Amino acid sequence: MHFWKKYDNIKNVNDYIFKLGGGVITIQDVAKAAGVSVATVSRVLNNSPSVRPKTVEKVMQAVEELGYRPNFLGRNLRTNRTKTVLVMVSTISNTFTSRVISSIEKAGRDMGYSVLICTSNDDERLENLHFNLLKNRQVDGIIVMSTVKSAKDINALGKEYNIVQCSEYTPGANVPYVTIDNRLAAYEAVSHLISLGRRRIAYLGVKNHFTSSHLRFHGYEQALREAGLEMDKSLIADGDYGYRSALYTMSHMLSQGSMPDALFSISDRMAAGAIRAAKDKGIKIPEDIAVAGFDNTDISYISEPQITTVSQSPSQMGKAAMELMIKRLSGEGDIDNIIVPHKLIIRQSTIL
Amino acid sequence: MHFWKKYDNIKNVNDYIFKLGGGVITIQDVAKAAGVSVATVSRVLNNSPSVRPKTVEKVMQAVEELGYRPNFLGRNLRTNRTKTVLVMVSTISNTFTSRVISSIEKAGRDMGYSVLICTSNDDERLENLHFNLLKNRQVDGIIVMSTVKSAKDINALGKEYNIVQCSEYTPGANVPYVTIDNRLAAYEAVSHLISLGRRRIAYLGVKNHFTSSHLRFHGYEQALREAGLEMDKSLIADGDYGYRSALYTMSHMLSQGSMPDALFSISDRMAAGAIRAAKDKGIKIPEDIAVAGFDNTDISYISEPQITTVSQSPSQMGKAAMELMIKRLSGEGDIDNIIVPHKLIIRQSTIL
DNA sequence: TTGAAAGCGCTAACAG
DNA sequence: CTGTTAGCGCTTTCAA
Repeated sequence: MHFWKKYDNIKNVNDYIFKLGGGVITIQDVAKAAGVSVATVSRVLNNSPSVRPKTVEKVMQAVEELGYRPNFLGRNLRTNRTKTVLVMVSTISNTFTSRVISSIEKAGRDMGYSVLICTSNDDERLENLHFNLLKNRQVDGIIVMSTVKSAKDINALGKEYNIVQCSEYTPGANVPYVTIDNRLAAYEAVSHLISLGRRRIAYLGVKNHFTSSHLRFHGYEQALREAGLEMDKSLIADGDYGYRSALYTMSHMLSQGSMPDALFSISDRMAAGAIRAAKDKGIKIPEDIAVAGFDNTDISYISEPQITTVSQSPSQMGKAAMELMIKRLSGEGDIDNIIVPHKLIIRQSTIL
Repeated sequence: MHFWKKYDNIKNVNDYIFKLGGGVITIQDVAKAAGVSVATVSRVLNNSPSVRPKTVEKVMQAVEELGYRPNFLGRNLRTNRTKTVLVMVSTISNTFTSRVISSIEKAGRDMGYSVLICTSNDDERLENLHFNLLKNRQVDGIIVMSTVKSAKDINALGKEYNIVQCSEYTPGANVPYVTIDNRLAAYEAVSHLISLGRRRIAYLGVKNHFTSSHLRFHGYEQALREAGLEMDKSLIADGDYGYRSALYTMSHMLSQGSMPDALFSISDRMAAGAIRAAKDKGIKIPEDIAVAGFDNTDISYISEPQITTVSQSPSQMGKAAMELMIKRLSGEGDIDNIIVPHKLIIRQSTIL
């Protein structure tokens, strides 16, 4: 067994299998079995049109018989492509994000792409680590769903690599994105509250750098302004998108004596928390306070009362993002941003 | 510019950059700049101990100056490893699953692994597609969170490839898994209901092939049996884990006149749906029906009343799964299954 | 402690 | 339509 000598620092069983060549069929083997050259086998495998049908058949038969599986590692090195796209998110653990990812994955699959997933927790160190995957050529592109990077940094990266922004985006960056019109959506939701005769409309946002946060606040402002309503700072509060944060924040606001007659929250979960806080104080929804949320996630129809909310389609968004990415990867130069439609869904938290 | 001739079938800008060698630094370049051989550079990059500190310094300086990034494609081909693990799930869009994935990703990152994600919708065709990534060497291993494959098939795959099961598992398959004790957890939840003096305990499950479904039902059965309670088939119903299915199923059960005094649901979402159905009929929770759920997801404390539930830790589970996988990948032979602890969390849906 | 050289499996340019 | 051949960038053996 001296022919193993070269490989005696073997670390595990799989190495054995591999090194001995026992179970691994290469394109060479197929070529030999089919009586053609490796080039021809490669052509067949890649659906090159210039192969005689008869030859195709011969090759495919050899492939079948040997149980040949192309080794993508060789292919990747040779083509300098991995057919893999990274999705970078702040956190995967919320319904909307995970649905978008799911849709990205499905769209990718249809085009032969795999999806790598990385969470950044909005930590720049982690983000950089993830961008390295691009620099190391482990992925062909990145779909960014949130980043702490500046427009300048994003731009620089976008020049050299394939980047697409999804849902969140950095304004001013010359990198294509897909999003809803957050400003308009918020404007419509708040206008709906105003149309019900509400005048003291509270805003429950999140203090972060996300574009959606800013735009939704702008929409809120705009709706108030156009209705000739004064903005009352004591009615503006922040949470962290979550139920508990709103429960706390809202209890606080209500016990301060600054009583709103409506609330717009930039997440359903916060809307649910706020409703709970109000109910605990004997405040009636929607009679005393009309509440609107954002995202149309499960919680918006599970909550009591069901919550009026802005619906954005995660599946549409994910699909669009992947399609944008594939356009970029195939070298299309001028790529337009995509604005996905949204819809205000009216439920009992604003109208009985 | 005739030296481009060879590459005139260029498809996009990135190809230009690459082919012209403009922006891509290789290990060769570093070697030249540092005045050493590629082998030495490689050693430095891989922290080989047998390099003079002085040489290390020289090389690292060249790396810095040139902004060199190792190309993982070359490395992957050479080492026949990708440092990537696939997580295969039925669907990513539920809180528990996405939290497990998040934890897998984090644990992987700490060990230098990336995580690829694929959804199967319990469709065998898709599953096979995903397993191909393993056969094509695009990933080093698969963490399976649900599969329709038989123990025999799983076994066969597990012999040749690195597979770990997480949360769900195929009993009888000789492939390591991490899970909670689903039978015991269900047993404890139902016993809790019984200890409250409840006698007509309904069961809300899901008709599928998942091990957890079977085991939880066994736990329910066992608790009834040990308490000397007869099982009433009219109190056993199925949903699809979701809120709406339970809303429907439970309304049906209640209007059939087969009134339970307690309910054990194998998901929080179904528990919430059932509670809603009961409340709509004027039935009081927990006075008339005590309800227990499973998973300790957000909905269990957002629902009114808050739901007694079995808590299993997605982070612990994901971490354990990744650790199991890394053990396998590093060739450890005898790998034990891991049973992660669970806990019954008692809330107002069973005790006021 | 280092360098030379082989070659992982594949694609694609070029020649026939 | 098919074969020959040259690498893609890297790790690792072997020799020095």
